[in-house]
Amino acid sequence: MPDSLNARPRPTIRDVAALAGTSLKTVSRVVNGESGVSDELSVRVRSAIDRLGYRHNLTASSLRRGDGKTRSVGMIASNVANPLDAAVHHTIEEIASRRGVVVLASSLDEDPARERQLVEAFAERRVDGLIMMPASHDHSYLVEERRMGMSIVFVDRPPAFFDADAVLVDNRDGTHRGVKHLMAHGHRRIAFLGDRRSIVTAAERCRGYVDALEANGVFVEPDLVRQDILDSEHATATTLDLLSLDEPPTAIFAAQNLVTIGVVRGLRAAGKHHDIALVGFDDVPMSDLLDPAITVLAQDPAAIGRQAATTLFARLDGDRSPTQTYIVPTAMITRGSGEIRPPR
Amino acid sequence: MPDSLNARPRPTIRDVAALAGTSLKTVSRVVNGESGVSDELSVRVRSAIDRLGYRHNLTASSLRRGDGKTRSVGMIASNVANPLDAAVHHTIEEIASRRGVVVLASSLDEDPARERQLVEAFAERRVDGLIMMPASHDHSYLVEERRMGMSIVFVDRPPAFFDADAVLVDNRDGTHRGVKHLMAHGHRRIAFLGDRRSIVTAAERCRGYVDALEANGVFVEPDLVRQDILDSEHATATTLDLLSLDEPPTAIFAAQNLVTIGVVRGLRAAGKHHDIALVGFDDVPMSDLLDPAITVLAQDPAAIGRQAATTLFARLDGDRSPTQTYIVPTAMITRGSGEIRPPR
DNA sequence: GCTGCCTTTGACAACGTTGTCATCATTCAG
DNA sequence: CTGAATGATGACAACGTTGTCAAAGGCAGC
Repeated sequence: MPDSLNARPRPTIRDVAALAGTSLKTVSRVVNGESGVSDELSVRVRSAIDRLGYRHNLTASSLRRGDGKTRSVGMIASNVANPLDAAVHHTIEEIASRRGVVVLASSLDEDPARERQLVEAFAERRVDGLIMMPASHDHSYLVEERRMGMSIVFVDRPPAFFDADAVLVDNRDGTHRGVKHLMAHGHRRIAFLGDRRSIVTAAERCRGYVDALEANGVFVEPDLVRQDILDSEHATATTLDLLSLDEPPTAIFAAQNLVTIGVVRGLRAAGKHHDIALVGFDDVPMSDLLDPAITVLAQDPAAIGRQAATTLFARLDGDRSPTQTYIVPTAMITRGSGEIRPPR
Repeated sequence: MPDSLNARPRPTIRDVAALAGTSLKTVSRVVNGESGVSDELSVRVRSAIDRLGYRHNLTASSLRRGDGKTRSVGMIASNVANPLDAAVHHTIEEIASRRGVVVLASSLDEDPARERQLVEAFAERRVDGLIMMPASHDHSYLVEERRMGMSIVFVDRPPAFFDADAVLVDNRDGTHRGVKHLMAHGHRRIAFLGDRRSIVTAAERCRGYVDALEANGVFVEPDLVRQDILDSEHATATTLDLLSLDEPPTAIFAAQNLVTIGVVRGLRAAGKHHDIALVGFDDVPMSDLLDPAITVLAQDPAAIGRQAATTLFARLDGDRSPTQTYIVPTAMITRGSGEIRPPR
């Protein structure tokens, strides 16, 4: 590795002071942009900094500083490679970087044990705040963390046994609207395909489905409700199974993007994609180019990220008002698949 | 905000020592899992830690420690919301977390000035290593950083005026294979649509296109080579423009995923999607469900991330061998659009 | 010239931790 | 029974920085 031979320890404020012929404290003042240093001395210090390639050491600084702030926040995502999480992350990071705050980002991959490990790892680094898309179902362990100064905002999924700000999506109402849309196009036999029941948002979407049917006096047929679908392949298989029923559904509500993709594959395989209506929760990239294009309830990741970041930073700035839950609405985008009518 | 009234400062090793009736150093030994503490005392210390909710302070620890390691690495991505970057990030984070290392992730959004700001922000936090997908074209400023102990690995784009490990994709060769594939299906008038020329990978892909044509004795027609395409809409417009030529191309090579999507929209709009062949660089989600499904050169983000992380950690573990460049191959996935033959 | 006030500067301790070294008790070889 | 080696424990300084406070110098008003 090049340069390793000329490896040099990082210069400290002490080296800068020596070169500029002044004291530690004066250099510290210049570095922090404090007033009360004469122009002449300030220039001398700055040129010493440049000559030595000095970099302010924020770990030492935050250790000494009164407020103990590290100018870092943690983000615990369900999976940073998931398009929604990644878009939320991008927005948060942009807002944070405007304030000189860095973002530590990690994925849970739906593992509750990992959630606690990550919180601990972040706590040990003394992050100022935490943005969580949790996997566990009991967040009372966070009480201690917050008491010791960590601000916490939940995103996408609400906190349980713990009172905190939360930025959520209208899962129940959005699904209700989606299913109502299908009913408005004449459907009564509408299947529901959902993610793991243990995920709160998935359960909420299922509730929205039931709400919509019941509000319209339609009996919920257990055979048409399929939950705990783990991935796209599973959704495809489930779709084919539904189509083989004696009385197959005339429409499908897919409660998550990977499920939607799996359903599309299943309908294609059965040659039914022009016959059976489909509405999905979560937008799917390029879904406007499919035939038929897919009608979805789209989330707004930029709005979610913006709300999460501004809420967190307000807390860091000292906002002590009661915790709040923000609901970011989903938008229905009608593209064709949801407007297919049932055979008469 | 709840609990804020009972806010409590974080207990330190000193509080733990007092409660356990021992010295600072002994607590430190227990916290760090060092040997040489009697079982009895060790148990007493651990119970004091639990009782107080003590958390090891890694910022103080890394300040004092000899090696000065912070157990953190920075990732500078072109855009963390880009599917490729997000997948690379996910792999890196997974490997890092197995070593107890956290990842600070930021986006450049193709802004070279931001690149330097981020490097500075990470240097001030004393990250142990850096994984960069750069936007600038001169990385000599990193010499200083590395001399002071920061390991650096480039990903996706090579370093310039700076010698460092790099994990790259076979842009030139991959494109060559893609264009050759089109020629093997009888095409001679093949258009090229590429990203900003200032992006090294985009330039490499264009070179691969020229290589392939020249290797087969086909004249490169300037009118069919369109670069500096900024987004999907621009690609759509360019496609329509190409189709309106007196002698339009019979095949298109789209050098990037957003460009590919734009081209598909353009071909659809002109009703030519079954007549004009298309091969894209980068896989596009759901492209197997389109009609025709799209033939692409797919990158392997997990392999890229794995190589980048293992290379970086090897350096952190003291590997001093000469820097190396790793090329992660792309795989051609033939799905239909690239196998359309020209009219005779 | 003296007093009081303001501005600039620096000495020193402290943040929470760990490396170094000293101390003390215990064990074991001879 | 002595001397050396081993093991457990703790006192203290140091990591790089900033908060506190005091000193030094300049200047206006009397």
